[in-house]
Amino acid sequence: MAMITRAPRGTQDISPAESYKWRYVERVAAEEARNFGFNEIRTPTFEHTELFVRSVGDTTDVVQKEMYTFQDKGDRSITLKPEGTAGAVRSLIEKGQLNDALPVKVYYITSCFRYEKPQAGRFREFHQFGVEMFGPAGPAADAEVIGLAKSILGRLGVEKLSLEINSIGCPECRAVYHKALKEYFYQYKDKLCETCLGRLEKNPMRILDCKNPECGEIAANAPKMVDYICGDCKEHFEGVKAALSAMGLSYTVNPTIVRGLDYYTRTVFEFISTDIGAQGTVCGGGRYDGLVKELGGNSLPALGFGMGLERLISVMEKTGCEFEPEKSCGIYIGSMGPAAALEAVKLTSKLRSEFGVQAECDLMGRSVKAQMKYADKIGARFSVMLGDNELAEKKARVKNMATGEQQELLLDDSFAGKAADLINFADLYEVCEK
RNA sequence: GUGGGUAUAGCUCAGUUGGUUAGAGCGCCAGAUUGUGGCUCUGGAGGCCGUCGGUUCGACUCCGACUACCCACCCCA
Repeated sequence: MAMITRAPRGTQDISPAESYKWRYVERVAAEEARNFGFNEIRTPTFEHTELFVRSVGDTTDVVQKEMYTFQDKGDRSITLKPEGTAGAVRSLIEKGQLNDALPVKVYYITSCFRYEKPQAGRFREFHQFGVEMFGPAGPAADAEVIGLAKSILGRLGVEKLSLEINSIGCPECRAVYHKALKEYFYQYKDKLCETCLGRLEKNPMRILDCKNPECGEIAANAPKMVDYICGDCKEHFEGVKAALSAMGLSYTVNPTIVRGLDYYTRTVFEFISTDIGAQGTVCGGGRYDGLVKELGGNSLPALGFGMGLERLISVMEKTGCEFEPEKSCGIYIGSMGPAAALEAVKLTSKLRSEFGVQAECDLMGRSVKAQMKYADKIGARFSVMLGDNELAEKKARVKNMATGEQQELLLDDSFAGKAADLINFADLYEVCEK
């Protein structure tokens, strides 16, 4: 197929038939975030490249090989956002909004871009729902943020995800731990696999998670973070666990949970699914107490998470979660002949603008039969057919498509209002039936 | 970046050991007498058989390269 009719590698179209699922998920997530006191923030799709280098980290895979970076016509280095946190933090610092009453709480829904090789659950453009909270240093906030994620998942009917948490300590104790890990693994560098040799310098904690059996054996006796974590970090982590338990959230401590973005400190967590392939992390986040200062703001503790919407929807589809359907067409106003067609246009317009009813009329010049088929296909709940007879007698029969019942209405100025009443009544009836 | 699999209609897929005008189901369009949907029946539109090259009298079918998609590693949401 020609290039121009093919979406770029790693991108996806959300078809008209599927988009309601996205609206539903986005609506629920946003509503729940607002229940927790978060407000929406919208930031640019692209930022100065330096922002991501500084926040995500210049040695991370995301920055080193996955960013969509280009020079703009003003010779600025620009990057399409690979994640949502940096832009939000930048904006809040820039506008001085972190001087407001704490905690500052924001959420966003945004596209993210990473130049990766696509596979199940991994795209070059993907969508994240995310939240960020600024101010609280204590563990109750960690539990609150995790609780929000859980709450959103719960409302969507996603129950099977496992919550895995870990503490990667503060920069001080993590440095000590990294050193110990490196020293340990260095003894076995002849036996480690090639990828782990690379990880040895860059991110030794990743070796703990290697799927190669030999590396796994070596990793089994490696130093543990819990033995190196400093007193404050340990106390914080215990506090998080206690708060989660108090909230009734079950979790498992997984020492191999390591966020790949440099800004994380202390608590990190993931909600993981086993239903959607190898890329099972539906939601990932944690604390990033040093980031605000790193980006030029005052020292301010913060935390948040990102939820991958493609993965979330995929889990929902695979596990049979329901997506709330949206109302279909209220009434289809069919017609035959030019005079009736004009009347249909007039009524359709009136129903929409004065009564807020979803109404459609014929635009294809179809036969009566074909118009009825179309009305059925689009799920119209009522239909009415206008012709010379109706115009002459000033009467028209409105048909309930589900029951086949017809009701005759005067075809005068009162028609639109009466038709709207019928539709609204039918809606009410449906709600009561449920 | 490294592997493995796949590529035929809008969708899901058939296509005999290479042999004439490439098929089915679903979907779409139009009909089944006068102005009414769902069921049924009939007809129709729609394919450079992913692209390029090779073998052959002849290629959707065999071979090669490329591309795309899928899956996994890596990494992450």
